[in-house]
Amino acid sequence: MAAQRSDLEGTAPDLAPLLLGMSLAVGGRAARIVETEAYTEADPASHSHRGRTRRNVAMFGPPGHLYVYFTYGMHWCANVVCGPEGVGEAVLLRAAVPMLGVDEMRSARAGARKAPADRQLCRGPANLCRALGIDGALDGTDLIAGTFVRLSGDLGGYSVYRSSPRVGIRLAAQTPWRYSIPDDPHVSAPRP
DNA sequence: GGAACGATCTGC
DNA sequence: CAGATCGTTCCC
Repeated sequence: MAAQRSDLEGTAPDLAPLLLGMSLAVGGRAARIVETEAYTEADPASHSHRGRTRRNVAMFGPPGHLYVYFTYGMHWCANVVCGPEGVGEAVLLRAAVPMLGVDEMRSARAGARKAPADRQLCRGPANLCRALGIDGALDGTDLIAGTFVRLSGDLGGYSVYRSSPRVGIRLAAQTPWRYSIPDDPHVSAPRP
């Protein structure tokens, strides 16, 4: 049975591995999630660690919504908000397998000099957003009741996953809250 | 008002 | 391993 909003009310470290195997649809494009990272309020690396700001409001909103943020002056990254309303927890979507609308994804990623292979279309959080067409306009979008953007499939579809240290952070760098499907070629670098 | 830096990616 | 590139945050 499909995931309900209440399924996403748990903590990010619990839910991050359960999102593996679910699929995210944006318009006519869809991809199956193979890599995630958890962020909580108590976590110094989390955007929610210093409380609610204009940027992270979606993180503190009800679960089952998107939290999209802009970073490094050029990249968008997308999270699935979890935890109960009022608690700033989310799961960063780091990599996925292109499933539907692959031609659109190739076009969206066409900026690169060398056309990316299909397995790298959604490889890395910023590439994933670029391929699926996710940007700030989708911040706060409902992933459960929504139509244009939707999270589907069952939670916990993968019982075998790997946990490893998260990517690109300084604080709490050793906390093993990155989750990935072992040896899947669509998982981003550095390989866990 | 200003400076520092970032949950990244690419190419050299 | 440096550069791109700009919003967010924090400090003065």
